Amino acid sequence: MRKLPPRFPSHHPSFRTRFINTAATALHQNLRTAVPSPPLGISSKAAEKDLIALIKSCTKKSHLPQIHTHLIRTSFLLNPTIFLHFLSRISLPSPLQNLPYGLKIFQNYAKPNISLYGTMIRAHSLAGNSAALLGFELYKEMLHLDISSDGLSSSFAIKCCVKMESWFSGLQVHSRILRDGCQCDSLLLTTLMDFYSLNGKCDEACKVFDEMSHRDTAAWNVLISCYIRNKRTRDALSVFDIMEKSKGRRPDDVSCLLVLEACAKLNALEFGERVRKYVKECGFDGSMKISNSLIAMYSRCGCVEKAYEIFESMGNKDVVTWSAMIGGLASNGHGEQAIRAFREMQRVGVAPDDQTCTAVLSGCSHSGLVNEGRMFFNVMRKELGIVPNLYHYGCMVDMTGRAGLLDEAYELICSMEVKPDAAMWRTLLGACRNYKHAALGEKVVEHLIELKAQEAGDYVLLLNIYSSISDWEKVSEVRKFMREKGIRTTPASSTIELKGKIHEFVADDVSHPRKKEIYDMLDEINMQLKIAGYVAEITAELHNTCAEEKRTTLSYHSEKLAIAFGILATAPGTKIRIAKDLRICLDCHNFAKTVSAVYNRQVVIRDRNRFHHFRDGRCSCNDYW
DNA sequence: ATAGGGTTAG
Repeated sequence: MRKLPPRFPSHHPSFRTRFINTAATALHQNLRTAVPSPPLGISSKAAEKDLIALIKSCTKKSHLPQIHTHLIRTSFLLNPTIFLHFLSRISLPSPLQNLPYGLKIFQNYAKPNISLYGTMIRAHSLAGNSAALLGFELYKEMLHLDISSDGLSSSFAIKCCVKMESWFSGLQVHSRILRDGCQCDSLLLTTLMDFYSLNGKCDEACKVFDEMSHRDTAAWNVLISCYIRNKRTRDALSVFDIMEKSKGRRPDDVSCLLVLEACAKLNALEFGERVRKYVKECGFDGSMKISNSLIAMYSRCGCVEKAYEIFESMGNKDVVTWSAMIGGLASNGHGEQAIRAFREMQRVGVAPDDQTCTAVLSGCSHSGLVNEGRMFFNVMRKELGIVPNLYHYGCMVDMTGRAGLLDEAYELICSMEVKPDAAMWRTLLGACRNYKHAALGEKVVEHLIELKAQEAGDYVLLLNIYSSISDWEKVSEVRKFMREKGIRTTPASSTIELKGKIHEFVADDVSHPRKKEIYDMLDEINMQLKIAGYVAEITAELHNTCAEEKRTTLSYHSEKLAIAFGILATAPGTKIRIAKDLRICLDCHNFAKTVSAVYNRQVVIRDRNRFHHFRDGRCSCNDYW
């Protein structure tokens, strides 16, 4: 008996495939013919599936109206699932996105449900600031229609509030969440934590975290990122500690990324190495993001060699990898090597971006390569087509300012097409101090006042200028002004890591448990340094007081306390690594130089983002700043 | 099996 060819029932997959193929071909050929109807006899569930596949396979904007017509003709547009898919396709970010179109058909839809609202709110939260405003309106409209919010729609609404930068709207959403009873949704609460964190409300974010009944890894990660963002970096490390020790929630790759950033900020090399070990144990070490942040961590802890090891071991290197490496070389004082690395990057065909350029320019400024920097600045604009931003200009101002070309720096700021910010003026003010240029310094402070951005530190720099040229009248004038306005200086702080623990000092600090020993050690060091011929650099201090008094005030700068503690706790021949949030002063620079010789320690001080490597009485950079 | 989803490198 002859075998009959098999007959496919109409719901058989091959029918569906054929339908989708015909439809897709019709679309691809951009024919005026309408999309064919699904074959008769296909169950509606199967037809639904086909249509979803069709919508998903569509890649051309011009095909959307055809699908739309088809959906109307076959009445499938009334099917909520189909409608949602179609709406998502045209509203959410993709090459097909057409948000106004999406909004229009959404508004024409008879009975939008919570999912449809959620999708629209999400689409608006992703589309930009003015769209976010509309998204929040949709959320309110939804509540007005007595559709009570669910976890997802509320979290999208919070995203809108973040984009809108509307703190008050976010609070409204939070109170609504409490009313509608979504307090158990950990995703929603994580979004809420991030909202508080982004608004600088660390305590509120922690409160949400504490009250969560179920905390998953993402929630813990947001807590870490919250601590980092809100200057509680050391607490971020503690969170990692807790996570690592707990049996349930182990840190994932994102936790590691965040904590490595914290280590970089804190100069916490030992902790960073611990994270590296953990990363390896978990098998995250193949991740490009992880390797990139390890490069940054090592660089920011002053260990370019180790950063380079990681860099070398990587099979694939992207822009971020190269920029991190170039930036690391730059901040550690290897300007020429940074430029060489940049050329190598171009040679192997990785396209540089704006942050790569920032790294190269900062290398030029840190290593005093003024001509190279100027040349590169032009190349960047003309050949790479990168429009200079505030950071690029900042490097140029810093570079010319360090070289003493103060007027050129001032001219540059005035000629920028972007509005200078306070940091830019502050860079120039620092240069004015270094070159004792009082007239320009005054001008710069006026610009800062105009921006309403003047800080205590700015007046201190101005004071430094006046005292360096012995204009004591002006010094007391500024001091009086500061006293009357109640402008108080925030003390600088220095951190030092010992056995994986971070110790923090501020000037005249008495809070450390070993303060007696530290101050004794400082006295001893001062004695030793006197014998070695060290004389305190007194012009750096501002008071017009007798020389003896000046010397005592200078003695307890935070970095000196940290150095004293470092010598106390380490053996000769070791490396002491200190990070400081403000610029190191000339006196402390000399102090570190002499200490490195007398006490046989390598001292590495990072002030803001630049390194000073002290060894055998010398510093890697010729001038102190 | 049930749409839309939180944290993330220079």
